[in-house]
Amino acid sequence: MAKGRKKTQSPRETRPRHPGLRSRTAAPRPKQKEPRRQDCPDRDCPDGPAPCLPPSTRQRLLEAAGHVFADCGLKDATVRDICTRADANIAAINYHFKGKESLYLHVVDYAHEQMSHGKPMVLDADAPAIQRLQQFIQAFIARVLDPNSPSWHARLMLREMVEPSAALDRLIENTIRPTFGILRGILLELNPDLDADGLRLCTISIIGQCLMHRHCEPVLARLFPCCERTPEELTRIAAHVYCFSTGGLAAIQECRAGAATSPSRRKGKGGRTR
Amino acid sequence: MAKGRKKTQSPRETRPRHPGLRSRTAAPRPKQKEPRRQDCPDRDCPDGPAPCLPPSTRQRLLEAAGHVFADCGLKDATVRDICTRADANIAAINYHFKGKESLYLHVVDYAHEQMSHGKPMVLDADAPAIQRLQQFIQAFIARVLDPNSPSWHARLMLREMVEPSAALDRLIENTIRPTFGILRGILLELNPDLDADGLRLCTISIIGQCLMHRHCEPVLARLFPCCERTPEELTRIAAHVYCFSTGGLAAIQECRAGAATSPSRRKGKGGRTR
DNA sequence: GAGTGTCTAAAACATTTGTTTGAATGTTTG
DNA sequence: CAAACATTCAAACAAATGTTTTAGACACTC
Repeated sequence: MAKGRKKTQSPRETRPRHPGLRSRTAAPRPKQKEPRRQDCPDRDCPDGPAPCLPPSTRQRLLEAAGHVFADCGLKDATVRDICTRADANIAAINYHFKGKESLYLHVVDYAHEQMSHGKPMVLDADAPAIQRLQQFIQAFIARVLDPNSPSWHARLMLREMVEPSAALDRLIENTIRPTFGILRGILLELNPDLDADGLRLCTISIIGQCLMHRHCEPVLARLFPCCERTPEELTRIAAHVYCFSTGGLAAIQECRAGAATSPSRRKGKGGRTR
Repeated sequence: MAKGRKKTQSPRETRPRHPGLRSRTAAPRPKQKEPRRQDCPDRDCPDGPAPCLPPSTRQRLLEAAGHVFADCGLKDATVRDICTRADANIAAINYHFKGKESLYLHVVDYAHEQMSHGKPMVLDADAPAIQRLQQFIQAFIARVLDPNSPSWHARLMLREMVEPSAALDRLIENTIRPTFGILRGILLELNPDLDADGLRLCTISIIGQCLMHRHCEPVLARLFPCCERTPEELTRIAAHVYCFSTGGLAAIQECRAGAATSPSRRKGKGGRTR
């Protein structure tokens, strides 16, 4: 079935690529002990932001691999599937990259590079904190639940968060830690007297609300089958998370303040919900 | 190399391996044209809560498979690994169950059965809603972040939530939907005028805060390396989620109430955070 | 004690999958 | 043009893995 990608080979393979005679000449290439592939053609653009001239095949491999890795994960993705989608030969991955694992790392970098060209998390750095919080939540929801399907970047990242691989560390430093840092700065400005624990837990509470919609999408789709992932729904989610979070932050602030004087006050606070 | 598990060798003699009479009573089946293995021995206890007398090997397979599936997922788990941990032969899985996939389904049921013997989500059904919310969050955090390592049940469930398989549907009906239902009931009692959307989003916000700590554990462990998963930490998390959520619920109630009159009121509400 | 049903051990089998290989083709360069 | 380099191709290879098979052990029944 992998024979699908026939169209590309227009030039050469119209001609019968002469069969046979494969291993028969044992010593065809005298010199060149190193397998030619040894010096990976991408050595000149390993991780730098350099332009990294994109030969068509290499680019297609990255893009196809992004989709497949995002859908299946590093382990379950098959190089055959990737190559099929990229209209490339099986050997292309081992030629352009060093192998599947290395391709994965390149895809992670590629995804980060692409995402960094997107909208920033906070549009207006000078706005008051409460407004930047709203912007952050909106941007985060949009990035994570991006309605347009080719958003494999976010899916790849989220998969990596749940099932880490060798790429997690660079992903954290590249993307996740800065994102948490932005939110942390906003929260600290909102509640200057929050201690480290409170800051951490509030950050997690806000991010967690957003990620739930992504991580548990299969479950939520079954529990609430009526709710498509429409743009309106995303707006509704963002508005809800913002509102819920501002209330939560206020409660945390009061809890913390009250905890010093009387631990029982928290119960009273909760009661105000009714 | 997979021959590693040699110790298994003397299985029968070390363990007195039970004398007998396991399903012998099953004498009911006189004939048996089918290859003996064909009719899986578990046909008499497929999914019912029946006692399902547990022959040592079968039980060990279920337990080992639970761990391995929880760690690796259905796809990446290998029957060889499971059998090694269960001190069983490779063929045992195909004998006792029909194969890997079927074993997985049995493990999911087994996990649900075990969890249902655990603490209920709400200890005191007659308590006021706000108190039941606290109980729910505590129980949920405990169940999801259970500190004692043999908590493969929760890990298996969470894995299934992120990467669904054929078992997701029964998992949803068995466990997830009832859990959401309990929380929904509590929230509805707290905010009787919440509409369906608000109810759904608040439920997701609360569950999402809790699940974040599990789903993103690898990331959080790197971002906040100081925070072990100690019992005290779990208590802290539960208290935080409860406090944050009560505040969030209150804010949502006010937002909803205000939205009908003036949409701009929300901004004012958020402002009170400072 | 032979027979039967239940269970396990070890090897074999079939399939999938990442990687390698040897050659052909295309492009550039002297 | 010829040599060198870069890229692609089809086939083969090697390892992992789910499943099946065959043989045998054990406990109980008749």
